[in-house]
Amino acid sequence: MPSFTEENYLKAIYRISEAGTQPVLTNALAQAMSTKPASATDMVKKLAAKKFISYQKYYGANLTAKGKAEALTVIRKHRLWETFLVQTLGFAWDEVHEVAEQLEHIQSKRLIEKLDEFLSFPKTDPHGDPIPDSKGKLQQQHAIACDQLKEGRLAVITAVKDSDSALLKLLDKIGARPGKKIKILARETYDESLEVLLDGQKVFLSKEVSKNILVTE
Amino acid sequence: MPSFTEENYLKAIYRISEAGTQPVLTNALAQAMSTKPASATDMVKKLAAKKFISYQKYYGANLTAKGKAEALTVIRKHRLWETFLVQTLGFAWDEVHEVAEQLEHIQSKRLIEKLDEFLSFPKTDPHGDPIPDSKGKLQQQHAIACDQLKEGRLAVITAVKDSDSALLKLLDKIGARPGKKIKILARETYDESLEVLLDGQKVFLSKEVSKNILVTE
DNA sequence: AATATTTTTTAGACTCATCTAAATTTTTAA
DNA sequence: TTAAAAATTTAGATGAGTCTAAAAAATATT
Repeated sequence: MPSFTEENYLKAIYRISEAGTQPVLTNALAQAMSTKPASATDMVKKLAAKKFISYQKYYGANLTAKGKAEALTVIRKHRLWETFLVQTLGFAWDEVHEVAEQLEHIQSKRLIEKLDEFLSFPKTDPHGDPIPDSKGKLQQQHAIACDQLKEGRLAVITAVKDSDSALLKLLDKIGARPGKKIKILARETYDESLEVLLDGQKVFLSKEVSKNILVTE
Repeated sequence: MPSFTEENYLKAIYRISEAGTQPVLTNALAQAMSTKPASATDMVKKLAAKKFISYQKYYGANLTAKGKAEALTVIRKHRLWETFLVQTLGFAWDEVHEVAEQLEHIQSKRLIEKLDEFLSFPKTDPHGDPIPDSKGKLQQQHAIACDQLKEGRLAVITAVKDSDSALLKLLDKIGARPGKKIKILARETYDESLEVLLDGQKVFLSKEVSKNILVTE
């Protein structure tokens, strides 16, 4: 059983890997964990000793099957708890992240299966991110960032990339939630901002914001 | 903010104090925490430095108002989570303790207030123990152990003292849950076991069991 | 290719919670 | 009331996770 801290490192390694950066470098990991490179090196050695990752000095780290399964379990728990907080307890979607960061470390298979059942086996969390099933299978996202969308194409918002609270508040204000339809009306060449139609409303999105909205055509 | 471990010590000190043993002695505390006396001494010094307890060498420890409030917060969280696990997720009452031991340490005022609201502000947990309100006020229990009850008197089960899983399973089997009516039909002088009427059913209770059933007349 | 820069690792130290073993204080009993 | 027993504390060590500062390796630059 990995410790609280080990779980967080595994999650970070998983996320960096998924973003396409493989192997995971020490500095990137340290930054993701808001810690120093020396600490990341220490932890990476420990995770390698426990067979959660393969690791070569000066080269980087990669998750083993065991490590990936562990990371997916934590992500499953995190996303189920976020769903619970929003759907059942009425939290706003920008308030759930910190609490879920704590809840994801609770050790009880039974708890998480019961919670999953209570929530009627949700496929995605409130930000649209897919929830791994009890076997750790993750539904693949074939989504693109909104700023990649061609003008005039109708698409559906599937998820939000960054879970920064300020971004989520902004998206909430303009009504950009998973499931909503979106169409690009115009693209400003100067700052790459977008004018879009969202639920029948004209809205302006900065490049920063549109990069974080994932859509499927 | 006390650490995970400090919270557990405060809870243990609270429980021992409530049981009438004041001041709380190092050995008793060590035993309650399944640790060594030396460790208890270390922690007790730290808790005193943080003003959660008053402590005198070789004499013992007593909770300060601050420490008591902290202990009651943890107990509140523990009992609300137990209620959630049983009422909402369908856990059996002998399965909830370990999970609640973890959940009670989640730090989020908002979470616990929302949970309280979702559960419709329960007064007691599944074992009948009172849940402190958001200000830390605890409804006093004027209950007596079942083995103290006079023959022929009708009483109502209010709570179960020990939350040992085996005891809870047994009580569940015979239907001895908070709220149920109970009457002593006969007391066996040899082993102090009781023959009682529980929900219209004749049941035999050993002394060990009857000591752990709390009733009010 | 040699040097400068960046990245990564090592070495040594710190805190937290724990332990064992030894010392000290309190309590009990002869 | 003095010796024996029990309870408690201190001293010193350990492992987890972190840090700073310095050394080593990899990468970039001229």
